[in-house]
Amino acid sequence: MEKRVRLRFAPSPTGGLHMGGVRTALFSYLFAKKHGGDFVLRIEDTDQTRYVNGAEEYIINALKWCGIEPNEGVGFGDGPYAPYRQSERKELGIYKKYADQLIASGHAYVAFDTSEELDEMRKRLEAAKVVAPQYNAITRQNMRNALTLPEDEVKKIMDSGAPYVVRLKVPRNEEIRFHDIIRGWVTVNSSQVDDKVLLKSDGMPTYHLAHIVDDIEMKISHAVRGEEWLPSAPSHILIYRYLGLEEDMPKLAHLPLILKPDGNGKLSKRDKSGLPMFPLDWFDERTGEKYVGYKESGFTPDAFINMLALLGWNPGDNREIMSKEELIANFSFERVNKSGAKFDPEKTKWFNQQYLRMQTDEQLADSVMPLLEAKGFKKDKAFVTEFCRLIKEKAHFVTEFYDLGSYFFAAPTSYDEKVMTKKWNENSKTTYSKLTEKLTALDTWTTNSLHDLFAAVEPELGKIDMQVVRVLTTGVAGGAQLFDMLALLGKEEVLTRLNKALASLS
RNA sequence: GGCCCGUUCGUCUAGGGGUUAGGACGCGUCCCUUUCACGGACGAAACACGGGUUCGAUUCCCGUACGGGCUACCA
Repeated sequence: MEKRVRLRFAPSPTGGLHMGGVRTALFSYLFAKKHGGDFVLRIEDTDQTRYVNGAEEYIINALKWCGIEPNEGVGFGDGPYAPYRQSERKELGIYKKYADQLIASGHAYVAFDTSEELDEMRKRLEAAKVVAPQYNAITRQNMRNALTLPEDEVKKIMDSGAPYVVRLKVPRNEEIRFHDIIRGWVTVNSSQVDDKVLLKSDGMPTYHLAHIVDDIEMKISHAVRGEEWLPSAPSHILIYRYLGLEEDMPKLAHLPLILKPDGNGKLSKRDKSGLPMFPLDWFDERTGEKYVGYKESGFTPDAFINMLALLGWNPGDNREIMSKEELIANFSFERVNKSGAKFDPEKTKWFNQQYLRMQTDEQLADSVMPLLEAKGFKKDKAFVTEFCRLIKEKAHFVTEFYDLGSYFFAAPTSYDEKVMTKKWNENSKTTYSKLTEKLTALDTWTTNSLHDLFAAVEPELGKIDMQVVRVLTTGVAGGAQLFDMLALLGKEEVLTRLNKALASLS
């Protein structure tokens, strides 16, 4: 019988959740939902030295904003496999049980080497021109562990309460072959695999042991993670095997990395592209560093998710704008790429623009009004709605609306020099003064009436340059549809601005 | 250095033994427009290289180059 589909997202609370992590969560979520399965949030807080306050809460909030909600786990209601924090699970002795089992079956052993001794060993090996110094089948013979020390001495050290770690006993020369849903078969020789620490001297399990134990106990069907984990997968295969759980192990999927837009390398916490790397604003209280979020930059979660989904995956046809439901319906690991994808800031903006345009003017007004109020402009909903209608075609983000149309809220104090130099001449003042008179006499002030008036007035006044009218009333060379803009501004405001402009120009 | 993974327009990608190698972002030109945009049309732009296999390789295999990841009592 096929196992129930259960995927987990298992971040460690060492900082804000990076967009690469969000994508891993997203792919897991999409797959789980597509197959009617579960999506679990597990917190892997086994490294107490790197624990960051607020990180866990951030992760939960970020997932919520993105709409990638687990139905089980920390912050989302405990399911049948609680607790979901590894530090709490450790207290229950869950990991030690498995480590003991491995020791008992001869596949793991305790080691007493101090970090100084380990350093020495690496230095010694480097000096001897060993290319990859590691604790393995050969080097462990010269270290202080249960394999080299006499049994009674091992017992003595253990009884004395001295610190020890538990290491995986990796065979010296054995082919380890495993299957990855995305990459196919991968083969590594065990001589390349080191004797990984399973249980640290503080009693905490390492990631390698903890995630395996939890994936098994939580009945996880598919383990999805970034490509950076591929090199340690052989160790994991061995652990499953020695635990007698190879049949029950989740299917593996190693996602391609998200790369920097320019140059090379993994996308980092900060990028000079100008776009955020985090879903929400993140403040790292340790370093005092602030990172802006997609949310605060004016992105909609749907656009963010859509963009992320297309980074390394595609539905197999030309669709790009897809709702969460469509993503779920179409997702499969078979269509995930093998190669890393460079993050494209321009395309990311385009995605948000597409979602911006799908919103009604009223919806946009609801988002824009608070932003305007923050700038000190309070206008009624009808005004802001019309404002949004006029501005939205030029914007990528709601956060840009004010800057793109600030002239709707304040009269210009200067006039675009390029346009004026080119188009303003000795006759202009007369022409536009007369135009102002005609406008003053206009009773009905609407887009259409303004349009008609401009047309009607030209035989008498000569050519009216629309861009000059624009600059006179807004100060800038580009902007919203002219007659719509004048109509929204209102007769009184437009005349005031025109008279002010004419007074200051010769 | 070693090991592992990868390589189609600048970028994200489709495709797959015989195609005018398709789409999207960005870029350019034109059309629409009494302004600003949207929009529409068109265009420039790619199979890393070398060997095989084959009637035929961008596609399959092997090398090379290049890129990336890993190489902790971190995840």
